[in-house]
Amino acid sequence: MAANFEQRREPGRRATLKEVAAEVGVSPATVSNAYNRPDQLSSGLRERVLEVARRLGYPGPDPTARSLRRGRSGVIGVLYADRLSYAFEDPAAVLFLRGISEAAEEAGLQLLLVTGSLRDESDVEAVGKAAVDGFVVYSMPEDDPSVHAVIERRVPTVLVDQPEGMGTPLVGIDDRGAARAAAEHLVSLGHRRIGVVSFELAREPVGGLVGADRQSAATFLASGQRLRGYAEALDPAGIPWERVPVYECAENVLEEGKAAAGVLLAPDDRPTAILATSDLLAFGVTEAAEEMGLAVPGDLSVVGFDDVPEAARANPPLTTVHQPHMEKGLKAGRLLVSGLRGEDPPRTEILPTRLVVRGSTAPPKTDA
Amino acid sequence: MAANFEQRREPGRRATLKEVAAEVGVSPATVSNAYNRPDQLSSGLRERVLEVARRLGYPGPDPTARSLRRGRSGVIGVLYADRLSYAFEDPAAVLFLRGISEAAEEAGLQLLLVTGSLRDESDVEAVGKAAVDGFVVYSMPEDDPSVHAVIERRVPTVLVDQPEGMGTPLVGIDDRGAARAAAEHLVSLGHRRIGVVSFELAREPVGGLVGADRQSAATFLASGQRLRGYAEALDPAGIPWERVPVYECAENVLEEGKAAAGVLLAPDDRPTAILATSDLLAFGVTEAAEEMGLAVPGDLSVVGFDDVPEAARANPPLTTVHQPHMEKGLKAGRLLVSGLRGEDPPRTEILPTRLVVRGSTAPPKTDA
DNA sequence: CTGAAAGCGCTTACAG
DNA sequence: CTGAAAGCGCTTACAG
Repeated sequence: MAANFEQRREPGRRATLKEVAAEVGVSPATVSNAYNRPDQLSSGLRERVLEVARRLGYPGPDPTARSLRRGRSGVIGVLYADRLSYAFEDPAAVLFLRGISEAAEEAGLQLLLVTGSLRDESDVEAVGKAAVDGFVVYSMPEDDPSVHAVIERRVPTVLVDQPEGMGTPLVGIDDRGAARAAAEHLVSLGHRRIGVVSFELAREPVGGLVGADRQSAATFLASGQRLRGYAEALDPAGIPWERVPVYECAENVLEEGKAAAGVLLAPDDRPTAILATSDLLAFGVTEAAEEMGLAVPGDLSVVGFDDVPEAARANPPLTTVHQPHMEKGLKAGRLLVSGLRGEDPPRTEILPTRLVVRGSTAPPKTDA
Repeated sequence: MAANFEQRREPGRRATLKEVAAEVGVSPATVSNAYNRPDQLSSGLRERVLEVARRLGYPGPDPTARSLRRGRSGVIGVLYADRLSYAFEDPAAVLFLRGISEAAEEAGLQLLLVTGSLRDESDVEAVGKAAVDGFVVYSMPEDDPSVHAVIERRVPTVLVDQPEGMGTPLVGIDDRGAARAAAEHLVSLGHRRIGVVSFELAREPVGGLVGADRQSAATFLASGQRLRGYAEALDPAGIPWERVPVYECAENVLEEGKAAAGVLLAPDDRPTAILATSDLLAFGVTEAAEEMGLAVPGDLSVVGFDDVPEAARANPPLTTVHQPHMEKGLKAGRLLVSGLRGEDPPRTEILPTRLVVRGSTAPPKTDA
């Protein structure tokens, strides 16, 4: 390919604004004006400049140089943990990014995807390398060095699903309350033996059953808070949280949910219900259950979290906590835009959630 | 927000590399080396530099300045028509971008989303403003000024689902052949009255029934080729293409498919089958049919194109043309990366498709 | 309506 | 192991 691109270039390299200016016989300022301030020069001269630019193969002012000079890039960065492709894998993330991209478009900004350092220390660099005017930080562990790096950059930033306290606008939901409602639903159906499947609790996730220590050390706000919410519903119902098995998945993907179910559903006194901190994990649990010959909800009730579009279409339709992913993205994006404009947006926006009861939950078969 | 960010800044602005250098008492080159070439200075000095940087709130070398100086940004741009959020709306696009993002990650590059000028002339600027090292151009109309702008930039570029001939690597499928297979399937089932629902044929889509002129003027490669493929199957079967109603949707969304079905299914001699150029449109057709009291496939057979994940889960499961969206993205991304490295990647990669027959097609009820 | 000058913040040979 | 110098490509007051 190099060969081809070289071929199409003027010997060696592209024309610059200065060269166009020289060819036309005007100053660089005038060429710059031809592109950026058409009213600053006669339309005849402007035509001449543009014509020469065309002839020389000058594609217009270099965006990087322009950004450096102007002090802004017209790009907003979205930082999230995990692989870059996660933005296109988790349906909840897809919706969230759809919202952000709408806000970006409204403001005429471009969108840069940046990944954090969940798995690889070296990824911290990504934040430093991102030429953006501001960041939306999406559901990162609070101790992630990338988050710190963003704050260090001192650019407008909006945190999403993160703890408060960095003096930065925040968009989120009441994870704890929503989780409590999910657990209360199971309790009210009569379930007493309940298992929990969670996505990552912190960087370097464990992948297996985890005890109280690990749980209370959770740095992923969403998982930590959701576990607390579950506990707040189960403890008062006489289901001691210490005896509730909690499986931490290494990643928020269906396969991990299956693996978790494999462990949780193995013992003789298997749970009659499982609380999953995401729909993706819940789908995995359901799949595993069916492969084990357990009917959902007949033998096992499953509750998810997120209400991704697939939840309603699943078989059985998934009982889950609805949260407005797209609106979250839209709000976060607009807050960032407003920050970029130098306005002072609201500190914190907590969006509403609601439990959506569908076909994946029912009273337990035997009240053993 | 401004207020807050200002507060956290050193009075007025961030520290620069030069200021760190001055404070430490070394040259800017040494500070630069502390970040970029740790082996070029004693670890003691490096520590000192980093410590001062921390104290001064210097977040490391400015990415824009670094890009300008180095001549590369570490970012690849993905250009597509439509709104920015389209990347997170069409499941086929989501899969495609997942593939690209994997390739980007492999190479340690970041991903910038850039939209073309399908609906708004002013969007051409987006390409000029994008500080990227190369572009993947995804399914744009061949006459789109943005595509031209990309070529003008003279940076490594990979075209996807576009016509050949710009001297640039290309990734695509055999749209015509795949569409032919879809139409042949309906013919072999015995259908004689067939309608077609297509997404945009060109910029400024029509939104309504379109004749031969508009069809042959299609600048969206995929739609033009797919219509040709349909024609190639129907004509020889004694179903004259001129009499096949073709509805052009204004956008590739479910709602437009419904609107199209509303028109196509209205007449007395309504079609017994509909060919849609995307699954999204096919879903709309199915939905409209059901609302009209027509059973799929009993009263109406529907064939899609894309085989998005939802196609298999739909009710009834959708007969459609499978194409490897994610692989397309991965291939395109890797070709671009290889171009960025100065290698000479293969010119053209045509990926395989196959017709997947599911429950949305059946023989027509009456062979009227 | 046009130009000369300064400078955005950095990196890279090169010389020592 | 460290520094002086040049320059990446542009835009913006400012002066005329």
